[in-house]
Amino acid sequence: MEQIRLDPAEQRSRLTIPATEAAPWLLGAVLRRESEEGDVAVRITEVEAYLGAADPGSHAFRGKSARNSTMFGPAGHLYVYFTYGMHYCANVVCGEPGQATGLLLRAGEIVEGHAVAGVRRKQPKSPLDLARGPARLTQALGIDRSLDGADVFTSPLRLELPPEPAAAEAISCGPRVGVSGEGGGEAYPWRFWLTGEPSVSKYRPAVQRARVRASGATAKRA
DNA sequence: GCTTCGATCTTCT
DNA sequence: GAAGATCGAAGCG
Repeated sequence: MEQIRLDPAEQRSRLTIPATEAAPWLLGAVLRRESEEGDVAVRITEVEAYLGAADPGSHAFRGKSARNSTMFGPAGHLYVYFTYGMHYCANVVCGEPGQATGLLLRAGEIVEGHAVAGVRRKQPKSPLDLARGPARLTQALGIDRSLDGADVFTSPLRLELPPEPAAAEAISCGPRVGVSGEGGGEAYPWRFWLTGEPSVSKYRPAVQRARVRASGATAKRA
């Protein structure tokens, strides 16, 4: 299969721009994870932009910390964080070092390694569910904190950007998912996806879950 | 179908 | 001590 490939340095330069502008490059790009179990490759169909210190929804909003330090580094590295006690999510760092902008990988379509991804994901009902959702995508690729800071253009990761960014008419945008408070919802339509892709995650508005916890305090565990 | 809720633990206040 | 860039199962209509 013949295709034009940009060298890593050139690909990295494509990402050294604000995340919202880098999004068309990442949509349709293929991220490959090499491992002994077998390679898994995902065609990215949905991303979300996080714009660093100026973005209330970003982990970088409150400044640099041990967790998010990768975000403050150069473009083309993977920022992996652990959340909700059981899930990993991955961002591709964009922009200049120190800006802490990045693109959260929200969903993709498995293009290679369905079997390996299926085992990691415990055989979901539909193949579309293999990488639909940020935590599912990282699970299908076998990404965890050990890959935080990894260069996406160097083994065991191989990111292949398309020769051209996705056309504007092929991209839809909307409010970010799961981000509550002033940084979420309609104020920041920084979620981008390829129009009509079935692998795009379903939109669920950010929900406030203060309920019992707020009043009961210690009623958490019976 | 759609909505609600529990699981589980790191990170930050 | 509380919240969180989530997921999947259970409950309900």
